[in-house]
Amino acid sequence: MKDAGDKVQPDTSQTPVHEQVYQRLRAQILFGEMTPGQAVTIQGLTGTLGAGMTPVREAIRRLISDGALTFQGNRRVSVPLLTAEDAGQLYFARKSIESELSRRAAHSINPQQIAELSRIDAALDAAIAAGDVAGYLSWNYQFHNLIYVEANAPILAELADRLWLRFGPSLRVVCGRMGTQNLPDWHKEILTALSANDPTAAAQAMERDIEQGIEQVIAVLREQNDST
Amino acid sequence: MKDAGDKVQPDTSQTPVHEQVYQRLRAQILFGEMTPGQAVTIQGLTGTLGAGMTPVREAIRRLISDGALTFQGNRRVSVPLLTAEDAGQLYFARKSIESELSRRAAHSINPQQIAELSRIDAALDAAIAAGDVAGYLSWNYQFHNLIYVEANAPILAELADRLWLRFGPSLRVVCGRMGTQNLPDWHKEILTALSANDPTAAAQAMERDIEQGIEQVIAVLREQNDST
DNA sequence: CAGCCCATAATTTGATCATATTCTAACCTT
DNA sequence: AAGGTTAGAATATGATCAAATTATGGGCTG
Repeated sequence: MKDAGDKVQPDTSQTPVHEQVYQRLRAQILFGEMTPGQAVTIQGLTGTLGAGMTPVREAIRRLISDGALTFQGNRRVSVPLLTAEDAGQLYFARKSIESELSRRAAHSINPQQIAELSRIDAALDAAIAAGDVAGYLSWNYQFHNLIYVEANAPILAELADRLWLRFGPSLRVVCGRMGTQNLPDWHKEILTALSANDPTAAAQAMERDIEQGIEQVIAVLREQNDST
Repeated sequence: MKDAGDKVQPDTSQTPVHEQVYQRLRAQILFGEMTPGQAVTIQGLTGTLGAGMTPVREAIRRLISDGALTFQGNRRVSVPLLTAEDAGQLYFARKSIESELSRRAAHSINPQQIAELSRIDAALDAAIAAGDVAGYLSWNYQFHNLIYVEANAPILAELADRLWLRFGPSLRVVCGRMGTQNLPDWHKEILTALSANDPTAAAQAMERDIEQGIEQVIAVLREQNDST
């Protein structure tokens, strides 16, 4: 099945085309189907997605505003290259926002939601064991995102979501270098803290999880700088 | 002088039209020229700004992504109405990000930059004394923004900028209700902390300043809820 | 007989596309 | 190697189609 060139639904469009294009590009960036530094052209996208120029332009503008793409001054658009400095700033922002979301989620979460999180985490572990990078990235995102949704703080959740768009592509690069085996996480600790409705512990475990992820990214960024 | 209907420069366009439209709408939202809840139509904007549909659409998409406008499901776009809950989330986010920016600025700031900040703060005080709401909003934004630029942390500065877009319209409403007289700030304390290169004091003063602003907004929001 | 409600028409607004124009960059010639 | 030229990609416009809100009128009920 050639899903890469799948045309956007022209008829079933309950949702407008520009929204479909946005969601698709967003997923591609988030799960590492686009590599940092890669150029993005409007006309290229209109071809591969089978959409007109206007919807593609709008989707790209939104993604630029999200920080998921960068406008290179001279009309060129590309997937941003993260520097170690950038990663440090992202670390602070993610730590602040996402630990607060975990804190809030620990208050309101119910057993059913915990069960769903556990299911996602199990799928994540399976993906790691199988060396399935795409699966790892997807389940990892879903785990975090579900917690943030359950925190009942839409503004903060949206902020966190945007930060992931900046962070995602680099995480894929990390997996490419180090494989999925060396990516331990603090999800078990997060789950137990949430089950116990312990906001402080949940926030702490989340901070650790984020710290670990960022450290991996920074390590690879340094390695790249050394080799160039 | 009818500046509301000023056409976008067609010829001097070193910067593209969609960028000009974005900047103009951004300023209008930031400085309260649009009131929360107000509807925003594409065709209305093409008329008043004298621009085509495509640039206007792109600018609106960017602003929606910024959180400065909201997409109301059924194709309609409007200036968001802040709830007290929203204001609480904004408070946390702003407190975290902007205090960190102040901390970083305290490290790198130089006397010339301090002088510039003092000049802006003096203009702000003059605006308050004159009851000039537009001037107050503008100078207040410039004061904060300059600190964030000087923190040399572009990602965090951009985050802070976006949060202001959500906060700005409501601040205007506050001024409309309470005037500019009852809006004390912590700018003097921020300035002395920055001059002393004291990151902790700068961060604390900034937190106070933000807290005070948000409290005023929340007070007005409650008042509105009571009256409806 | 008057007032209200629902269905239908008309107008306004949004979404998309095809096309013209402008700017950038690569290529070719000298 | 430098300058001009050409090709291609992005920007911007206006037209066209679709959807939604508002307005209008007829029928029904009290």
